[in-house]
Amino acid sequence: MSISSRFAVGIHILALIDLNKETASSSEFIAGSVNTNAAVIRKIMGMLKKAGLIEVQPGVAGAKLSRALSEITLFDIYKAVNVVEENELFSIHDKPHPDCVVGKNIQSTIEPIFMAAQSAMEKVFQNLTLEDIVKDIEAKEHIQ
Amino acid sequence: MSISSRFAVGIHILALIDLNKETASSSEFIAGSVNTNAAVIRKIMGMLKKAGLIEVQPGVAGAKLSRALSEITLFDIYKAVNVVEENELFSIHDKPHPDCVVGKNIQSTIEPIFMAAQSAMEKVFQNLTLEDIVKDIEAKEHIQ
DNA sequence: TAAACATGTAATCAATGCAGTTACAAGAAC
DNA sequence: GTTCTTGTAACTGCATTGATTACATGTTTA
Repeated sequence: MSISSRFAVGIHILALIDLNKETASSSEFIAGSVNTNAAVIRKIMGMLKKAGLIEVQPGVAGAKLSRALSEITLFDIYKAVNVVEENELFSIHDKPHPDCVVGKNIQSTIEPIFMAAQSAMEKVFQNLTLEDIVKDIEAKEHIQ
Repeated sequence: MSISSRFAVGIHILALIDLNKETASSSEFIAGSVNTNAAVIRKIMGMLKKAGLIEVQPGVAGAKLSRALSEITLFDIYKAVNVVEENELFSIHDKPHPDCVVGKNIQSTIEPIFMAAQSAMEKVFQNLTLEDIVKDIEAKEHIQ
């Protein structure tokens, strides 16, 4: 099991749009940087657009961020690309036997724990923004 | 995407073995409580055995916990049933274009963040033991 | 206005993982 | 030695992922 790379690609796309501000970032251009097919990029950009993170127009090349770098959290991107459903990171077997002490109670015992674990993971993304990503990339670039 | 229910079932199995101490918990019996096939239970129990959490003997019904309830963390179970590989909860697209500022640096920028998110999630399980689970189930039982 | 280029989206495909099921070898106990 | 158990392997249907092709629709520009 692994969470879809749509999340990583989404971050890549947004960082690239910002760092390539001077020219239009077409889906073809972005696909070259990500190393995948342009249709894959367009699909993910459609999700980012739907979430209000970027502005794109049919027929016109490129996209621009809807908000400042510091106003786009990694959690925003995570939700946009729909890689994990709300409180469904962990699956729980259903219909355990109701006449068994464990079967009767296991779901309500485990659910809040799984929710807490998922929340702890998501909080990491809430505390980071695209600005952190872009600055890190720029810092690495200046060293070389 | 969802993490395999093997984890939830693993917790169920271990709690049941403890709460059903007086009689032998055969794979058939456990399967009834979990509501699945006995072969599925045996497969998961094989993983728990391999991880040193339970003792089972081929041919003899039932299993017993290898350690005290308080000495078995949910993280131990999580690792035992192998639902998420080490530092691979999130997948990252590979071979981004090396001639691009973003492509060149995105992996090393994102990787530590994904690792931190996974660690935050796993820490929740490190801080909980089977004892917490069993006590919660018992508490619910006493209310009813 | 027509050709060239862009996005949006649907359909298809191979690969993978999950969970259920059946089957059976090997061990244990009565 | 019959019966019950665990341990495994093989196969199934199903869902998701990511790549790919194709094409309708919109925009630009020559």
